[in-house]
Amino acid sequence: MDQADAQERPYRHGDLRRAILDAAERRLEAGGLQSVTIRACARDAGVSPAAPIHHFGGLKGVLSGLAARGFERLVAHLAADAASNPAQSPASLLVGAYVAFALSAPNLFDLMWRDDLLEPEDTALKEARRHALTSLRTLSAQPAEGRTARVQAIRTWSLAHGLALLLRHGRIVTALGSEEDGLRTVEDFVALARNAGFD
Amino acid sequence: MDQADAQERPYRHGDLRRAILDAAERRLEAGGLQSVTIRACARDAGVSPAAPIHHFGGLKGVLSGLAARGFERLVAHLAADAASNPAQSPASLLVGAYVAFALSAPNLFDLMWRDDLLEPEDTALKEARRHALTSLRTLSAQPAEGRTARVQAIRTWSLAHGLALLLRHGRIVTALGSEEDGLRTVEDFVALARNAGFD
DNA sequence: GCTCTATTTAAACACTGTTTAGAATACGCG
DNA sequence: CGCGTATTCTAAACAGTGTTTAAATAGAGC
Repeated sequence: MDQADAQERPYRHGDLRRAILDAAERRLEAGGLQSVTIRACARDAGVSPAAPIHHFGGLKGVLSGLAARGFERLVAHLAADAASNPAQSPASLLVGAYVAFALSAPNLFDLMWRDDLLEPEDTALKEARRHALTSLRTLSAQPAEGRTARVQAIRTWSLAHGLALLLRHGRIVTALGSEEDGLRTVEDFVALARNAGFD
Repeated sequence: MDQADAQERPYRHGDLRRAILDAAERRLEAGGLQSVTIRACARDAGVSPAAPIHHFGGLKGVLSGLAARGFERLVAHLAADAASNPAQSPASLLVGAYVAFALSAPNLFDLMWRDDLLEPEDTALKEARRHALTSLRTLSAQPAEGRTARVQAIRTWSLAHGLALLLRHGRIVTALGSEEDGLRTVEDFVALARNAGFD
């Protein structure tokens, strides 16, 4: 918020890269995607706009760094949630964890799929994305009901992704939710997913 | 692309509202979402930037008009596709038609869910959205396998929405697609969906 | 201590959406 | 027909954005 990091650093910052990334993430959470701009992050860190550009190549570089963080956290969240939350099937486990992650960091989750804002050749982002994909695939790997493992993975991922986005933007609760069946909050839907309600 | 509409209209345009909306849609299809700006659409129509603002209230108003068109077309597409394309179940019918629509107008489909770019109180948009929602619900209405009709509708919509977005952004074909099983192009996935491959 | 390289700044450019004041036109009404 | 009014549109400006350029500064290595 205030530029608390801009104290009396004489000229060099020390670790401007991390400082910019942190400022960007703070802004993303607090003010949404449109509030993370090169100039605002530079102000937060107490440097001129051209300084972050030198480190990241441009706004897309900063956002790609954020998105890479997001994919890394998604992997960690999937593993942790799988270990601690019971679920009735591998598919419902993945759907529940995926949706819970999306709703725990909605702006970051949005950014992760905004290809128009990301650098296609960013190596850290590509690596994190690849890692997340293999994690998703192994979590929904086994074939079921006459479907190949690949089709099953696509089906589960699509279901999780669609449910996450629709819930995150309030489509389902305001359009299809109701007091009946105890489907009032997004948490109710996450619980339903864990309960194999969508398998 | 050139401002063919900017000929010798003396002062009043006649139907600037439609002209701006058409220019915006042409730009959306050709150059993507970021190429439809107030100033560019005004240039295309041969007027000053403040003219479209007078009619639409701002960029969000223009984009909301576009998104409303999108929801209207989605409804029409669902009805037409349901009548002409065979499918094995109501759910697979909806998924196939939904995905086919998203891939036939990808930029418009993206815009329809970009809440940050749309005017929340735009009545035309709200009405078109409501209409599309009831259309979606009636197409996946019947309960199945011990799920209520509402849960079934959420499940089908989520599956369609997620599959559409993942295919539209090239995630599945580049990450999970393979030569085996004939899953090479997006059309293959649409056909698989129609074939109840994801139900 | 001197040089070299990585950082950073300041200023500018070309955009963007939007606001303001005012001009030009069409329309309704006498 | 003529006049006043309301609508439509223009021109100019403001604040903001990402990015580029040239120059200045500071630290690292010899």
